[in-house]
Amino acid sequence: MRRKPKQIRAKRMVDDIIQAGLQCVAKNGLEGTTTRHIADEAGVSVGTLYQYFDDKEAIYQAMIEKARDEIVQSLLAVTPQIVQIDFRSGVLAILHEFSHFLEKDKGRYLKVFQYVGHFEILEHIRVIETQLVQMASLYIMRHPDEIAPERMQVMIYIIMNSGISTLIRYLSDPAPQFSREALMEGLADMAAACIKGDA
Amino acid sequence: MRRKPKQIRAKRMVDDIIQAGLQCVAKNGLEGTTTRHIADEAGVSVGTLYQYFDDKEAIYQAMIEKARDEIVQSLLAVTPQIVQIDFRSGVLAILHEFSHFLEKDKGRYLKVFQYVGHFEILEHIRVIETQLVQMASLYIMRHPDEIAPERMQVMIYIIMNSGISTLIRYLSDPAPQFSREALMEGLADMAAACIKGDA
Amino acid sequence: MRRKPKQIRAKRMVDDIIQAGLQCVAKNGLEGTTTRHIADEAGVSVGTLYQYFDDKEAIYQAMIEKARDEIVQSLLAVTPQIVQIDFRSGVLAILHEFSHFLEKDKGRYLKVFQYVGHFEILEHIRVIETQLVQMASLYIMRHPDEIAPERMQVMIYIIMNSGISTLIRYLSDPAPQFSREALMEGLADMAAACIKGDA
Amino acid sequence: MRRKPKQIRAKRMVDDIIQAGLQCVAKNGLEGTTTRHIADEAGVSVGTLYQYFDDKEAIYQAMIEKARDEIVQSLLAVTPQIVQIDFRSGVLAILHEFSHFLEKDKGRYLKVFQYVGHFEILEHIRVIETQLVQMASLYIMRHPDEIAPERMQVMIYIIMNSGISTLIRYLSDPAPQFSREALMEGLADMAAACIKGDA
DNA sequence: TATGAATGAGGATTCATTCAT
DNA sequence: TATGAATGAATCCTCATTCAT
Repeated sequence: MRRKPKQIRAKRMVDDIIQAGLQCVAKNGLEGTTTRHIADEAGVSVGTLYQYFDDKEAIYQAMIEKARDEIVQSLLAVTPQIVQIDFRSGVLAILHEFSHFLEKDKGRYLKVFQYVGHFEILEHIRVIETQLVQMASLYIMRHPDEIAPERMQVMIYIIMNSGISTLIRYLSDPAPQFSREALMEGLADMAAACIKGDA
Repeated sequence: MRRKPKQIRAKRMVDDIIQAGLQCVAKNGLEGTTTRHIADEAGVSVGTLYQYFDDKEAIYQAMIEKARDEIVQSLLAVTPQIVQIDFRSGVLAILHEFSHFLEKDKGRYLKVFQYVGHFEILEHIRVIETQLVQMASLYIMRHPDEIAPERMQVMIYIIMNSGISTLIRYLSDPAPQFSREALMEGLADMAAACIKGDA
Repeated sequence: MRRKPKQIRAKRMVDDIIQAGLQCVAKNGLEGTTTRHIADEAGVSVGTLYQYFDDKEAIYQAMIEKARDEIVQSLLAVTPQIVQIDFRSGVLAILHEFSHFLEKDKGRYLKVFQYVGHFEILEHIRVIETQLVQMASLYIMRHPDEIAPERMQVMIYIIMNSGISTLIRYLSDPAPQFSREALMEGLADMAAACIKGDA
Repeated sequence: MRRKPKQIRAKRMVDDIIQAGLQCVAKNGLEGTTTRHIADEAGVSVGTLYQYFDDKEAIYQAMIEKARDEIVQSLLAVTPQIVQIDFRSGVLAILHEFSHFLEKDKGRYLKVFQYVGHFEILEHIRVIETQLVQMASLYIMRHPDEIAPERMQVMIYIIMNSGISTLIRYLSDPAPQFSREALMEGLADMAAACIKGDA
């Protein structure tokens, strides 16, 4: 209880820097983001950045780890409800959750997800994937008749990637042609149709 | 008739530079690509780059325009067959075509598609989208009973984005969990299920 | 009598810092030495450094003053013997003393002497010079016939600088071509020959 | 003969940068020398520095190699005379040559030699040493009676290091106590006495 | 008195772009 | 038209120094 204050301050500092980084990337893109920008945004000096992170890349790493963890958290939050309801409703719930995550803090996270190439997001997504597969498994155990096990892996992969990518693409679109609700319903339909899968 | 040779040479030059740019990005990523690299790869001097392009960004623009045009071309090539066959087979044909495009020249184009954030690929994708919608329209006109028109727009959007993203994600994966054929079949199933759409 | 303890502690602190500084320079060179390093090595915080020294340069100053004082001390220790024996033996004794000084504490002082350029060592050497001249004077007064007074100043200068530099150069050499003893004997011969000096 | 101009310009550029580097170190010391300074002094931009040198350290390397080569050149120039005359006169000639080298261009080279620690001058001095030993050998072969071969190596080592160091030390001294001529004569005496060496 | 987090000026280096040849 | 040397703004990062605790 003695030296907690420092640790708390440090943790807050780290978080402030991460938030500033997300903010900068959201505002100026990845190329437009400099250490100076991040420092200014975080309200600290450049030097301070380097007291908490080895280099700029480390800040970026922390940023996507933060994003990944938050997604996992918010997905965990909806798990209980999901296993109770039908698959389509479950997917819809997840999509809402994910959509909410991408748009919070003025779309701070959305932009990061567009830099799939730089951030090696794919590796991090695998964590989310695992999480989703577990959720799906829970559901499928309760409804064993709805999908053949051998197709499950591929279809989960498709549903997940499709859901994530399409949502990101839609939210990044400055002038979408239809409502978000329509898209989500469509995606849920897609998912449901996939596991019915009599094709 | 006099200055044709020059124009042809110029066109070849422009194309060489674009190819060199794609090559560099594929090899070193976007951040690892400098004008020097591109010039070397193209076998010309940096100065020459600026004789044909306003700046580096213009080369990048040309790169994705090139990519986009090639996709459209290859899609056009399969159109005739597609309208003859059933929807699922059509989608499968398109997926094969697209997959082939992404992997040709040692995955030269694949990497570019991973930098969705930098290149504003979305705008360019709209061109492909239009193309796909036209193809779909042709098909649907022949099978008017299979999908409600009002859902068509959304479902096409979903199928297209899902197909593209999932394929790119799969091809970028160094250690995928299942065969490419399985994925493509799955995506075709998904597409087919989507337009059956009794969900 | 009250504040003696503090003064003693302070003196010890100052000395610890100086030793840490010498250690760091010996280990990482001058450029590789930061205030942080010195503080760590001394087991204190950077702040403490500045409680005892105005700035980094002041620590360096103290370091060579310390070195200088230690040399002078060790030379004083051999003075009594020197004036008793012949010049060559005296020089040899001094060389041994100096060599011992340069190598103690794992060559801590040796490295410092290699940075003649940065530390303005020459000014500090003058103190040693004076000391040596006094020692020489004592000797010469006892053996007035061995050297012409007018040449003495120059020859002492030469002997001293030559002895110091050559010794440092030799000790810094990772793969010397002959034994240290041979060098010292040679230097002693050189000194002896110098003051015989019938050239 | 076609593309010589460029190579000549490049060679001149490299040399200009080296000279600028020497100038800067002479003026501001090693720590006071920045790439900006060197570029300004050379009348070019920082970028140009990096077109000819990998990094700052490479410029420093080139500087001492340049210095070393020039010394060797100037020593070669006096070799013929030296072997004709007596040893003491030979040493004196070398000292004059070396002294002239150190002072030319306003002592540009002198300062560099003071940073023995940073520049690993010792390795480079070995080249000069070899040169001197060869000169000495030539002399000794003509006067085989003057020194015992087994002592020669050590004495040459001593004479050379002593000569160089003492000269540098003297020239660096802002207020020397005696004339340069006196020092040189003294050093020559020292050398001569050394090889007589009946000690 | 001791701490070490915070500062920010300053340094090395890169690279898109220009322009004289 | 092609070249590639030269430019210098801009970037990342370091580290001596300060100061609130």
